[in-house]
Amino acid sequence: MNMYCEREQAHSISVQRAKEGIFSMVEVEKMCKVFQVLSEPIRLKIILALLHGEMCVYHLAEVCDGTVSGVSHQLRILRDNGIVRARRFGKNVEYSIEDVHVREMVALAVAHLQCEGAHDEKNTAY
Amino acid sequence: MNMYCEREQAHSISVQRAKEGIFSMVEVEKMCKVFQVLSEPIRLKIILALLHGEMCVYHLAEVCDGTVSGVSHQLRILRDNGIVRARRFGKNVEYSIEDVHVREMVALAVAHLQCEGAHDEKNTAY
DNA sequence: TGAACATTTGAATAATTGTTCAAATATTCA
DNA sequence: TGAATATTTGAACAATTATTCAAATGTTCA
Repeated sequence: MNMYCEREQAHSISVQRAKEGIFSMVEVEKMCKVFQVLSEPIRLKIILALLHGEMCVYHLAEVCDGTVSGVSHQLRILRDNGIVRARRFGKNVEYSIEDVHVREMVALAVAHLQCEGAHDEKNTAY
Repeated sequence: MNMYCEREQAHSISVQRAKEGIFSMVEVEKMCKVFQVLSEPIRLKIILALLHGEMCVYHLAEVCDGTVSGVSHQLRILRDNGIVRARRFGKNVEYSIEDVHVREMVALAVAHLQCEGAHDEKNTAY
């Protein structure tokens, strides 16, 4: 019968659907990359700041409470991943949000922050 | 005048709003944590699989093409962050998605995957 | 209770990555 | 052109983290 767990039959439906809807490794990595970019405090701060309008590097460093160099390094990563756009304006470089989905993702994270209550106690209740 | 860049005045609006709407470090880190959890291929695969229904560890390892031990390690992280729920069922432990926002976030990532075109060329056009 | 199955855990290793500092590049203006 | 300003870059260091294997725990059933 090739059974593994007791609920093999119930699971087999989920398993089969999951196998059918499987993404390629390349696709999974692309999705992960977006999350990875948003998973660093400084980078998220940069995006949260840019939600209010475009800014140059110095101001981003000021608002995000970081060094100019550090912020610039992270801006490169954001640029390379198509999250922000860079635009020369005289001596300055103006940054703004390029990706539409990122706005929504960050909005979800903010919502998540608000309605999140007490999942601090370890969820070992099984 | 304390001017930094040429567009100081234009920026000052964004800067001020950004400063007003600033999140505490704790809040930023909480948001980042959610993204960080989703930023690892195996963990994202686990969630993508669980979107189709609950499953036990062995099946998750099978679907996600990983080792049972490795998947279990990642499931702990997902559990500790309130993303998935664990439930004993005989010898097995059934996992399912606990967090509502995660579903939407992953859905956004999938959407992002589809409509994403050619931002592969380095965005150094400034 | 003991054997078999299912899952978790800990420790060790290896790889990835953020931060810092100094130097390089780009732009404007006198 | 040269000085001043703004940003980027590279290299080195430190810290975080996924993976692996072996051992431990929890559960059922004979």
